[in-house]
Amino acid sequence: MKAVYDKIYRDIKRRIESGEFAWQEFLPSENTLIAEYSCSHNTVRKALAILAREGYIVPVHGKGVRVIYYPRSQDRVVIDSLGPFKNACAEKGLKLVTKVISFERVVVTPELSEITDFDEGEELLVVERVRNIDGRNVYLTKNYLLASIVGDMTPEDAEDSIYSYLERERGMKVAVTKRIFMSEPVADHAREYLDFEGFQCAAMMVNRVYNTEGTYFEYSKSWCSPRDIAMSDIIIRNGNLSFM
Amino acid sequence: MKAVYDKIYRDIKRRIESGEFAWQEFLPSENTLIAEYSCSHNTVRKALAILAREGYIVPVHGKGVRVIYYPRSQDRVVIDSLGPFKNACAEKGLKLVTKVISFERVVVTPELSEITDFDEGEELLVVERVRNIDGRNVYLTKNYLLASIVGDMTPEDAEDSIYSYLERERGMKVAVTKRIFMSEPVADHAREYLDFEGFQCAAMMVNRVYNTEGTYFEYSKSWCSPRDIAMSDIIIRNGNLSFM
DNA sequence: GCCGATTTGTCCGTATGTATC
DNA sequence: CGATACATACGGACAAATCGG
Repeated sequence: MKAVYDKIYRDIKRRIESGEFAWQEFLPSENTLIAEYSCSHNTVRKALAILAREGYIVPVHGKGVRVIYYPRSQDRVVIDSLGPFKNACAEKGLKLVTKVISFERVVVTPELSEITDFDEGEELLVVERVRNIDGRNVYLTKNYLLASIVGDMTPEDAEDSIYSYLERERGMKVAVTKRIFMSEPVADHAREYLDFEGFQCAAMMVNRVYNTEGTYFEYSKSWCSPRDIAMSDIIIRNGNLSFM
Repeated sequence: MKAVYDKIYRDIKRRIESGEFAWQEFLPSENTLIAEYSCSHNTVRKALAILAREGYIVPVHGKGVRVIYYPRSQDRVVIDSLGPFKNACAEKGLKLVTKVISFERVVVTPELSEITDFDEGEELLVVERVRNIDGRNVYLTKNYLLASIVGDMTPEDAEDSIYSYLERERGMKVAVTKRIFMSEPVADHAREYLDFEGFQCAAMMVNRVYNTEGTYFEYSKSWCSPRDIAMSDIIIRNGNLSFM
């Protein structure tokens, strides 16, 4: 993006991550930032709003803006709010291999509609994949995608990355993902494909995904083997949205 | 709050939840809302920004603002981004009993500092509690709180609610919580207090909490028995922050 | 394919309110 | 009490995407 606020946002983010503005310290005041970046009050605040939303800063009325970014390295692959699974693995230097185990078109039945929220009669593409990290099968996903959105995607496309196919070939981007995460006894079907080492339970995640048109286009269900994968997020209390 | 944008935000939220603006439909245009609420462009947009952040709407450039709120009832207690655990149970009509099983002050050792990020030598209050829902122990939590923040909190205060004590007696509010959620083999310590019914794994959650001063004041670790508890969140892609 | 109307997106300048020190 | 710093709100201008004629 070439927006002014976006440049400022990324620059301040860089300065925080570099340690120039350290954990629990205060940022320069808004007026200082306005002078530094030669822009208006509102534009600085818009940049700060994004940083606040990402858990980098907390504004303190009458005092200043405090840094709460803390550099941390995880021992698991963390599925966070930012990049795709592929990147999370790459960052940790792990070798990721994705294998498609089923790939078929179905029409939504009343039962399937109940689960996925898609309308009865709509055509879906259902893709099941196993993720192998450094030789172990740790992540099983089943995606239900609107056929009208995915077009003529092939299993090879899915093996690489569904989202990058959709963005590259269909000009579609993800806007919002609603996730639910829980621990659950593992179904036999999942056990068949994953390396569970005797565990009974896995983390299960349900995603409902909307694109930038606001169209609900994907329901997915994933199982993660214990110990390997985590999910992170950041909660901002309602009272703390003042920047926006 | 008595802010104009906050009233508008709550009113539109109510109208969405009531079904007046339904899932996948478009809101009235910004200009219409400006007329309806007799306020400025920016004030309407600020209200919409909050709704976007909460996963209620997606703005579509040149077209309108689409509703993605979907009413849903869960079969588990869902720990979401909004209220405390207590409320989540109350909403489902479940009887919640909290029992304090340990309550002691400790000084941060190098090892504890490594885990919690608190400075060595700082004094903490460590509280362990078990949550019983409808007769079953399903949720075990261990909170590490800055002693300087909690003051002279008693086990009775903790049995009710730590956060409402902190707000009521110490005038402190939570601003940001950073969570990590994973599935893990259950430690014997946790098994001792929870009703696991033979399961080996539980969902484990780590929270790091900052107050409205931006002060890091709490590290906590929780174990949830499978089947009973889930965690939800909403991811907004960076490209979709235009409202802010 | 172009034009104009509609709708969202970006940015500015200013004024005022409120909390902190 | 005054200076500083964040918070709210307004009004205006222009850019960019969409849609219908």
